Order: sequence, then structure tokens, then C-alpha cells
Amino acid sequence: MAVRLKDIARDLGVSVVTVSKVLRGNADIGDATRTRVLKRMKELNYQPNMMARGLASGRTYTVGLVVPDLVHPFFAEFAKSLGGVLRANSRALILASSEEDPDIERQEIRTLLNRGVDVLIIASCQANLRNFYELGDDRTPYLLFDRNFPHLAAHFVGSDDVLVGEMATKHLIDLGRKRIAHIGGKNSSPSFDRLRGYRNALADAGLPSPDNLVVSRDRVEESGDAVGFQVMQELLKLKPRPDAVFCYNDLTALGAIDATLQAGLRVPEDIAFIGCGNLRYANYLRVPLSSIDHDTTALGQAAGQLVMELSVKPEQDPKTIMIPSKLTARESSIGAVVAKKKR
Amino acid sequence: MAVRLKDIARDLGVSVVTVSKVLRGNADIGDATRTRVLKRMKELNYQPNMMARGLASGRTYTVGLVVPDLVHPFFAEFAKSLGGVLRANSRALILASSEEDPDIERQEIRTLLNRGVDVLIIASCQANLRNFYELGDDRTPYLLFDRNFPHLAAHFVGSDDVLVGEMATKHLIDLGRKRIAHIGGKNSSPSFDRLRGYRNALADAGLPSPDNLVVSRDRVEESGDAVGFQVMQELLKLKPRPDAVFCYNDLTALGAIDATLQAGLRVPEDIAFIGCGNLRYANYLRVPLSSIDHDTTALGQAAGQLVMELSVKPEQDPKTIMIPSKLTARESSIGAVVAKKKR
DNA sequence: CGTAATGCCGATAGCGTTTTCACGGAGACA
DNA sequence: TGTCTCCGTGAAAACGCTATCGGCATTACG
Repeated sequence: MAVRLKDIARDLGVSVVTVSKVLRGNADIGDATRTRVLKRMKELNYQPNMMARGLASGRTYTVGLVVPDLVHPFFAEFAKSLGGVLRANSRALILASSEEDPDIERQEIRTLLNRGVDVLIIASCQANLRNFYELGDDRTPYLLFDRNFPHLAAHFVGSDDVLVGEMATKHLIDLGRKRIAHIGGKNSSPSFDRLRGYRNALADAGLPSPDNLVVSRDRVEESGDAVGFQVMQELLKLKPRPDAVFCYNDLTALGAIDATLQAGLRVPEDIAFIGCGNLRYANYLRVPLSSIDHDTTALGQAAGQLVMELSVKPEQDPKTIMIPSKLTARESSIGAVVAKKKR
Repeated sequence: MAVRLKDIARDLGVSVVTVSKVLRGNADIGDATRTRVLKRMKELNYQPNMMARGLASGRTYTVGLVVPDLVHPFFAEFAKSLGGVLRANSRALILASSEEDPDIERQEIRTLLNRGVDVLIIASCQANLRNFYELGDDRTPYLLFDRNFPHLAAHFVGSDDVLVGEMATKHLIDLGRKRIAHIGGKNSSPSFDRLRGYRNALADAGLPSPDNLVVSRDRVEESGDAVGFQVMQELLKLKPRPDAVFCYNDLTALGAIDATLQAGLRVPEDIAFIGCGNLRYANYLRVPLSSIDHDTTALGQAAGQLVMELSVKPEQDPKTIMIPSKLTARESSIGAVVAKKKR
């Protein structure tokens, strides 16, 4: 098989322990031996067997990430950014997808723990935190991402979704809209928080927020376009109908806009839209979409940072890191003329 | 820490070996003991330590996947589909991204091998296969995906890209286009093959294919829109200009269409476009995009299948699995009127 | 000169599994 | 009754590495 510490030790007439120490940069090895060992390692292109190391030391230099959906650009970008930080720190990333299914999520968390990851990052799709406590079996530190459990004292990296809701809604208010609807998600902290931000902003502006202008739906991440389309058809039946909609995410907005256009209405003249996520293709859409950008790259970096801290010092007081989001206005809210001028 | 075989053995007054055998379904354990052991395992919720198992047995029930870019929908979808198959077979997936950098790719492959993956799946960004041979160090079976090295006898799962090129080009020909351009990629087998397909189709139809209608560019996966935009501006200067373009992928097509519209031309009346990949948002674009769909889900399943075979029987004659692609025509080639009728 | 401190290295004992092989008892068969 | 199988079980030795501690030189110091 591959070359082992034993081989190097034999070649050089030293003990395995010595070689192991050199490998890990342990201080108490003489310079002469150290260089000899390093030289031989290079020659043989020695690669440590991570399983043996993990078994012996309890540390695997591995980080686990569980997301609800790999295909979702938000999670994919996060994973990419995180992966970059980890690679720079020579950690490997094991990725698992829960497919928005709480059972699969639990299974995947188990698997990752059995594989001895040093730290676990989870964007959980559990509806409540009860199912979460089984994590306590283990001493593996973990870190929540994007979706928080308010009453669970855990590390968290994500966006300030209340603020997101406020920003988006305020944007529509500033454009002079009066009847602003919200198509939201369900059972996740971002859903709650964005809705709360939406209500805050309306209250601040002294605008009414009748209940029928708020619709919360499931499966808004995977098939948001279908959801958005359907919900929007309902909203269009209202008299008077809304003149603006804050959508939970971009996919939902796409569907909603589609429904609006098919109904013969104009965007944004009749109804303005804003989404969340700042889809890569936002500029190429039929109606370029205004959106809130979460700065996913920064999220990934912050998470990577925290992971490194946790892998050195696992027991720490829970930290909450919020990355500021940014609004990008495009035609779907400010119209073609203004949007052109902005470029 | 967690519960170990030893704990179960002690509780039941049997040996560790016996428990281990039950765990793995080994035949030579009596029914009485077997059920006792299984019962106790359930009670304690025993979870095997994968590192110990890996070290002892050499098998880790882990599969490594190296892709050039996690954010690319094609690779993300593939990973998702593959992950599903692996989960069903209780294998874990370790994902690594090479960021389209051959050096990072090599590093990631090393890392995965050190971690003892049972099988390795690689969509390589190496320009040639020379750098590939270091894999030979190890006895780990591997499997190429999407990007092939024609002269390397390796397992491969992907699309028939010559056929893809032919299909796309033939579609444009069938629409009556005469001057068909190609914006292609570089240094990857899909690039070569799609270009070859393009040439085949033109030759079959007796159409000319002057060299200046073919432009191949780098970085077409990550920043294809910028590339497409720029290349299209060049193509538009030609006299006579092309009346159709087959683009390497959807992102490139987006940029190219943008350039065309900005030049005041109509799509598809003046110039028709077709891409590859069948972007999820294709329907919501300014001009809904005709595209070739690679059936990524099927690709992932096929790869998963093959992986399972390889992990049982590592030494096999190289297999090549091609998943058929399908053309989806939308407005960018057939125009709004026809597209509407189709729905 | 004696003692303590320091620098360098290795022996030993795991880590939690699997693998291999040996062993004892029970039943079959002659 | 003796021998041969078969069945169920366990002892011991890996797998490749790390943690801990102890020991031998050498140097520093009073």
C-alpha cells in the first residue's frame, strides 16, 4: 500500500515516534534528525493515513456540513466559500444534504458524527428544536447556520432576517407603494424573522397590514416558483389588489411575477416585486429582479473562521455572527428607466 | 465517549468478536446470541466508529467526489442525485471543489485518498492526462465524470457530447439558419466533442463552417456570461453576421443574447440561440432559452450505480456509460409564437 | 564536583474495529 | 466407542498513528 511512518523510520534508523513528532512539528526533535526525516518524507511523498490519525488522536481535521438542498444556490455558494477557508487550513469538508427532510437530517448528522468530524455545521430543517438534543450525546461542537433556534444556546452564523424583512419592505414603501403583500415561508427562523421585519416596516410607516396580504407556504425553497405563481394568483383576486410584493426568495418572486404578467399586468408599474437571495441570473430575467443579497461568501468565511476556533477550543460561549445584507434594486421594483440610469 | 463494541460485549458476557460479527451480519453466530446482541445494540443505540472500521478493514463506506465548481448547477445537481443513491446504500459522500485549478484538484485528490475513500469520482480540470497518473499510486478505483480523457482507459459516466453538438446544431439548421456560429470552451473533452458535433452537423447539411464563426474561450464555466457577451460582440462585427449561435452552455448563451439585444437585434428573428445545460430558470429569462438537457439526475444515478459495483469489485474492465441528452426548444430559437403553441 | 535543568529520543500502551485461526462440544456415521 | 464434521465462539494479532512518560546525555549552575 502507501508509505507509512514505519517505512521512514526504518530507512532512517529512528523510531516511529520520532518521525511522527517531526510530522506534527513537535518541538523536541533535533534539527539534524528533523531535516533528515523531512527530506525522506518528501522523497517518498509520505501522506498520513487520516483514519489512523483520527483513531489515535480523536481529531480528524474534517468538518461536516448538513444543508437542506445542495442545488440551492445559497447553500452551494456557502459550501464553496466555506470549503475555501477549510482548504486553506487543510481541513476536509464532508457534505450532506437533508433534502428538507428532518429524518434524513438526523440520519446524516449521525453519519457525520460516526465519521468523527471535528465540527458540525447545520442548516437545520427541523421544525422545532426538540429533535435536536440528541446531538448532546457527543462532545462534537456544532454551529447553526442560516436557520436558528432562538431558544437553543448554540453558535450561529447567518443574516439578520428581521432587518432583511425591514429593508425589503421599506424599499417598497419608499417607492410609494401602499398595499404591500408578503409571500413567505414556514417553519424556519428566516421565515418568521422576515415576516416580523415586514410587519415592523409597515408599522413604522403607519401603513396597514391586513392579514389577507400575508401568505405563508411550505416547500418554498425547492419549488418556490410554483408556490409563488399559485399564491400570486390568489393575491390578484383581492380588491383592491396589492401594489407591491415582498417575496421570501427569488424563486418565489419569479413565479409571482410570471403570474402577474400572465394576468396582463405590468411590473413594476402595477405591482412591484422584491425577492431575497440575489440570484446569479437576476439580470437576465424577463424582468430583472430586485433582491436582497446575503453576501454568501462572507457567510462562508465567517463560518470557516468560527469552525477553526471551535476546532481548537471546542467549549466556548455561544457566538452569534450576523453578516449584513445588501439591497440591489432592479427593474422589478424601480422600473426600466431608473434601472438603466443606475448602470 | 460513545458506546463501543466492547461495552455491548461486556454487558452480555460475550466476546467483542461475536458482537462485531453480528454487526456485520456474519453467518456463523447462533440465533440466540444474535438476537441478544441486536437487542442490546438497539438499546444503547450503538453507532460503529467508522475510523476504527476503516483502519482495520481498509474500507470506509465513503465516496469522494471532485468537481470543478460546486456552484455550477450541473455539478450541484449531479452531487445531489449521486448523494441520494449513496445514502440509500449507506455510503457517505465527501465533496471537494477544485475551483477549476489543476493544482487544487491534485491536492484534493490526495486528501481524499488519505481519507481512504473507497471510490473516487472526478470531473477533472486537468488539461491533459499526464498529471493524472499519480493516481496509480493507490489501489483506489476511480471514475471519470463529464470530462473524459480519451486515451486513458478509465471508467466514465457522462454525455455523448458529439451527439449534443450535432443535436444543437441540427436544430438550428432545421430552422433554416445558414450561418451558424459556435462559442465554445477550451481544454475539456465536452468542448472538443461539442465542437466536433457542430462540425459534423454542418458538414452533413452541406453548410460551410468558416473558421471565424468558431470561437473557443477559457473560463467558460465560471464566467460564461461575460465571455459570451464579449465574444458575441466580436461575432456581430462580421459581415455577413451569423444568423444563429450554438453556445457551449447556458451562461454563455445568456451573455451572447444580452450582447445581441443591446446591439438592437432581435432574438430569434435576427439571430437564434441555443445553449447547454437547461438552466432551471430558462423559462423566466428575458428570452426563454433553448437548451440541451443532460438529465443530470440520471447521470448521478448511473454514477452511483457504478460506484456501488466498483466498491464491491474494484478491478473491472473500464466501463463507459453515456446518458442520452434531450433538446428543449424555447423562444431563443423557435420564437415566441411557436413556443406558446407548444405549451 | 554534585545536582539540577535541558535537549533529544524511544518504549510502551493504547484508539475501536476486523481478520484469522484455533478450540471445544455436539451430532453423524461407521 | 471412536472419528469426522460442523457449528458457534473467542483469543490474538493486526491496521497506522498518537500520547505519555521515562531515560540518557549534555550543559548550566552554585
